[in-house]
Amino acid sequence: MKDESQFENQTSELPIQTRDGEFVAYYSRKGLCGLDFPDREVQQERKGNGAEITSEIQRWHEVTTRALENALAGRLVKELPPLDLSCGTDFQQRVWRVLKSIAGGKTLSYGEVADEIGARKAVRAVGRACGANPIPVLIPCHRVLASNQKIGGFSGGLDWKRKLLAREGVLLLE
DNA sequence: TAAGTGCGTCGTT
DNA sequence: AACGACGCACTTA
Repeated sequence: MKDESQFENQTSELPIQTRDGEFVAYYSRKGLCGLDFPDREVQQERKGNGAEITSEIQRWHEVTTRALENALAGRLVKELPPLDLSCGTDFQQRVWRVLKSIAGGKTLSYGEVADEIGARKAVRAVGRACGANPIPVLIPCHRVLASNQKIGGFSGGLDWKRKLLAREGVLLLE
């Protein structure tokens, strides 16, 4: 599944104040590797372990902060920091790559995502992979709906999913 | 139509 | 071996 060296496993965490509360970003040596919603229990394994906050990470964090502000406002995200998705399996990373390609205001169904990665029938597995997305909002798993524009699920809570989609102008059925 | 049931399918635990 | 952030076919009312 994963095979990270101790070195790569080091992560630092930095807060991001937004109008929706304080998010927390996690960085590995390779890039942004996690993002938590406000008021969320910090997962043990992803929690920053006191790694040094390098100037490189500070630069990434500025990019992340801008990206998050834009995303939360439903605006176009122009730039993302490097992402470290090495915590995911091959399958999950393929799914997340598709999610990144969904433009703001657009949506795909779980089935369409499965199609994109050439695993048409792995629909439910795609749902699981979405739920395992370590960087919600910036990797827009909220833009994946069930068929017929129904909302589907969201690990961060359906309220967030509805809010994010509404700000992008996506109409839901329900 | 709308709402409910059953089941295939497959990555993950 | 069991469980989903699904999707479809197929009842019912």
